[in-house]
Amino acid sequence: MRSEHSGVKSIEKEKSSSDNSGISILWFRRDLRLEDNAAFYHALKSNFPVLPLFIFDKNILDKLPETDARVTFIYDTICDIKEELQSKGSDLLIKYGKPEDVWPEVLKTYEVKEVYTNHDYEPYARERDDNMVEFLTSEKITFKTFKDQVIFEKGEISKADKTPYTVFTPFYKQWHAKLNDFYTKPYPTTKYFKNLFQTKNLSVPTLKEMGFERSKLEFPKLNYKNKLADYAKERDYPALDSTTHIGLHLRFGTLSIRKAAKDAIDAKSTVWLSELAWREFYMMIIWHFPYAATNSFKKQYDKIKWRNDEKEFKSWCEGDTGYPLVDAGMRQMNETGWMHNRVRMVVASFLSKHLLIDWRWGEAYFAEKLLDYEMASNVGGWQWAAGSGNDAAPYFRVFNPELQMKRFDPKFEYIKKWVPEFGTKKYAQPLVEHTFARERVLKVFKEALS
DNA sequence: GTGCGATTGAG
DNA sequence: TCAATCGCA
Repeated sequence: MRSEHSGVKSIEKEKSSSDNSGISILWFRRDLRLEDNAAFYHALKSNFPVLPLFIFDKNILDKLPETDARVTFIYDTICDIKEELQSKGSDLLIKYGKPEDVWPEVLKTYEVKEVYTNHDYEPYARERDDNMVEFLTSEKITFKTFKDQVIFEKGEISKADKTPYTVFTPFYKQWHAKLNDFYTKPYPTTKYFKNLFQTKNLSVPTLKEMGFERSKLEFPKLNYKNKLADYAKERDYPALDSTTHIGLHLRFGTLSIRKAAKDAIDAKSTVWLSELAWREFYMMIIWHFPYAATNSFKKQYDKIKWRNDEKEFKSWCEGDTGYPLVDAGMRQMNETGWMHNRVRMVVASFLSKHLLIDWRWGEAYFAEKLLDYEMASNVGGWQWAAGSGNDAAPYFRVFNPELQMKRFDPKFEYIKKWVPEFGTKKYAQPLVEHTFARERVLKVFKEALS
């Protein structure tokens, strides 16, 4: 009893001996940049010096294989940020653990008055942040959150009756009409760096200590501007390297969406701009309809009787289906962590319709393999392909993988790059015959939807 | 109510 | 041409 009492006292003493005036914490999550960062800007303008924090979240990391390349990307990005902060006399506080365990620890060490962070619209993130509000409020700490990863969020674009759009085109019309210079203006964070908390020598856990290996995969560089002029004309041809590869950078915030949107407008690349809007459309959808992360957006599609043949799924994963465009795409993703978007549609359609395998299986495989994996867009894209999503292709429109190949890779350049045995006797026989598969899926879907 | 138009098609 | 649906204003 006595020792317990003195223990409490010593913690209080430690607390009051630290900085009396208190600090603000900027909590980085999927906004890993110092420039043009909404929450960081507001934190720097607060009444307290700002200490930035990043948590390697065990709730997320524990589910990933030790070879996960994205952890390497995050790690290197975090170290760059730390170095830059150190050059300003400050530092980055890096923690490894579950946020619910890390935060009480942080509060013991620092006199935290306010916490700043940016909105995150995924189901897990919302639950995490709801718990944070409760915990920080009980500690009399202010939790301030901001829109940062999209131009328009939540209910900002909505129908006249305030309900959310569920179809892209009318959503985009309003999104585009509302977009002006104000919304693409960067947050001038660098002007306020003098308000950073002065500290040094904060430790960094190693990748190994967190159970990860350094990945050898190459991460796409941010040099998309020269692609914008021809994007609309060339984006559908996977043999051309004409897409911008910004997915990874938007996912982790190493590229600001305001900058991307401004560059799209300046380059008059409305097609590319509308792709940015698709990303926001799906983030808006996941916010209003979180069930769609794991269930059909259109509920009657939950009745579909998937075949879910594990052997066929394995063939699809390995790029061994006997359909060249499908196999090329899967092998490209397996080897590089990236797949061309046109091909993503083809492989998704093939899995859900030709093989009648639950789109969630495919979505989970993408989640494991794609460096640029982003839940809202992927779930949206997969449900689009399966026909269960917003604005989806009618179920009776079944992509013909052979025709898609002839149309978008007529010289077999992309195919030959990823499937070198294409055209030889070694190449696999088609896993399923197209016409047969088409009739089968039409029948199964019709039964479920009638 | 009522008209309009609909990402990325195929047989 | 399918084949007639559905979100939206």
